[in-house]
Amino acid sequence: MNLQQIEYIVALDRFKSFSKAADACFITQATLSTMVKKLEEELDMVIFDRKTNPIITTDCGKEIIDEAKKILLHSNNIKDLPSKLKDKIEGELRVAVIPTIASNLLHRVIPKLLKKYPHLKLIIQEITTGNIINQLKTGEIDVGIVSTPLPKNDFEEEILYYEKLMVYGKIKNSQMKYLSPKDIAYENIWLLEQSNCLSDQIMNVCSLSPKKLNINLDFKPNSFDSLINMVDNTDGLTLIPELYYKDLMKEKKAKVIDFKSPYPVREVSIIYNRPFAKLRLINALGKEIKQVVLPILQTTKLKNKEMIIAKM
Amino acid sequence: MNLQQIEYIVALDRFKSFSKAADACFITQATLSTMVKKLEEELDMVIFDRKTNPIITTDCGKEIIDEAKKILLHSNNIKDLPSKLKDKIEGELRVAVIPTIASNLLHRVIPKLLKKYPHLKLIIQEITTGNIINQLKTGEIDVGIVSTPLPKNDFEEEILYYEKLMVYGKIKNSQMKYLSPKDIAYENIWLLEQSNCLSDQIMNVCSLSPKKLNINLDFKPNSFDSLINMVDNTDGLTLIPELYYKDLMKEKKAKVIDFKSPYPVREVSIIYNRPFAKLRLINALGKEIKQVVLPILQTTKLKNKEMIIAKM
DNA sequence: ATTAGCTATTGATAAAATCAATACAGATGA
DNA sequence: TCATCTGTATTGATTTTATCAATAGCTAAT
Repeated sequence: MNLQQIEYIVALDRFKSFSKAADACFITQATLSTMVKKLEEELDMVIFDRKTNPIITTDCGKEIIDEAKKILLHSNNIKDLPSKLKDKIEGELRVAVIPTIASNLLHRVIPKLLKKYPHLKLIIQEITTGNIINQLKTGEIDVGIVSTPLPKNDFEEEILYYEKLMVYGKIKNSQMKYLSPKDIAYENIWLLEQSNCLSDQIMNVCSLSPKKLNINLDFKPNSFDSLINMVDNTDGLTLIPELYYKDLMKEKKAKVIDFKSPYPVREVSIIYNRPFAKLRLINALGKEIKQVVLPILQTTKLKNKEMIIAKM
Repeated sequence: MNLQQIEYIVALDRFKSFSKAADACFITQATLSTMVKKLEEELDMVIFDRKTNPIITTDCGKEIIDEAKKILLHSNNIKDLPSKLKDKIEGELRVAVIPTIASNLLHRVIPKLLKKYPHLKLIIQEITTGNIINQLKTGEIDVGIVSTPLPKNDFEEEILYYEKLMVYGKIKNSQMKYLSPKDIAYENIWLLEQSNCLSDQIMNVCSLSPKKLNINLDFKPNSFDSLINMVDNTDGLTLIPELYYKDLMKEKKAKVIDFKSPYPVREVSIIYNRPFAKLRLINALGKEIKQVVLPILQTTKLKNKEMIIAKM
């Protein structure tokens, strides 16, 4: 006995015709006939009297149909639960995201999220990790999306995904392959402004020290675009996260070189205070991000040993 | 979503362990893991939080489990219906069967029937078709099992099975093959007593006329055994029904010759008055006979065109 | 660092549902 | 009696699904 057979006999009881019931169930009459017969054999009981036209449900059959309908009712209840719970995702959620995550994550997630949960209102800002922590403490925001691990803190932390750091650009006249982040020299790399946590992570993962700073120009741009434009026109490179790579134009993607395993990655997490009334909303946000991003990230298929998590 | 998945999550909710729940469901832990995951994906909802040990059912999961339990309840109701109805098969059923059917049918059916329905009491007699009809009219018996078609009557009639008529014995020094019943001459055949309906049917199907009677001995025995003994020791033959053949000893089976298609058969039916309180019991009897006999009869696989139904 | 006790994944296999085509049965009308 | 029409049943091939054994992977405890 299975749920389909249950559906079939209820439809058959309703339509009093194998062909019509089969149409209603989107199967062929042959399948319906076979499945009904199978169920009848399993129960050792005739549910339908096919001698007549239209067919009639036997007395025992009627009792079975009654139970069958109840089964379908509860089975539909289960199927409907998810959308019912979606309606409970309502109200305001104040989100803060660090800029290097925001620029390539939000546009993938927010439209879908708002469509999925029509009663949800999002208030989003792009600020630094430090500001996020402060505003979480004061309660000005509900959740933050930052790169972890953070120095010790009291927030709930749920890892959303890991994204690779990849090499953009290369030193002119050099055959350097940058198999490992440690191959990169400080003289060659362009980074975002100092206060940006991604810069810190890159310095760290490449074992670079700002002390070595010894060049004519000290340029720390504020956005990837600015950074990329500079790299394109100079003899240098930078590291970009995987989601940024995904958003690059084709010709720019050609300028990207992947490291060899173990790959340097940054960890992206959602942080918030617990216990917290808006937990359901927060979970919906986190789940949606995972659902959108995990399928397109290469890191999803990597084992822990194949990744080096960038720290600050 | 299917019934098994429902069972699985209910078991998992109960045992709080994939391995233990899997054991309880008589499947491997791998299967349980896969199936639960599948259901969760289909519902787009996490039912179990596997991070903890023991695992815990999520809030949404609990609502699902509630519905799931109801589904299992009703599904069990359906499964139990047959045995509940069996208990309703109770009381006395007065059955009459014609001798040529009784001797090779009842011993196959009655023991099983009584075992299946412990509250059923059977009162059985072996009498002729005519007596059965009379006793049905007076209400002395509830059902009759006879060979049909009957001359016009007012009883409900349900065909139970067809059984072949086969040639037993052969004329000494003859290579006659009896491919068709019409090949049989009246001089060669031994029959049961005149009042027996099988004799009439055989006369009919072989196109024999009693007028031709023109031999020294007129012997009309009362039982097949008597008939067979006579055939064995004389230069003649008789026709026996398929179920009698089934009950023959091996060496006697060797004396049986099958006709070619279309085969002469006799139709065996259950007859009773309707509307009738004991209908449920009657149906149980008819169903049991079919269940026992149809699988062993060659006629079950024959098409209508391949059979010649013996008439009276 | 190692182990013990979990769940998840993988690749192969067995079982089941499904379909298209066709057979078969009963009713209806010439 | 013979076609024809309108149902359901059966058959053989195909696809889908559930299942398993083996093993990977994770977490917590020692």
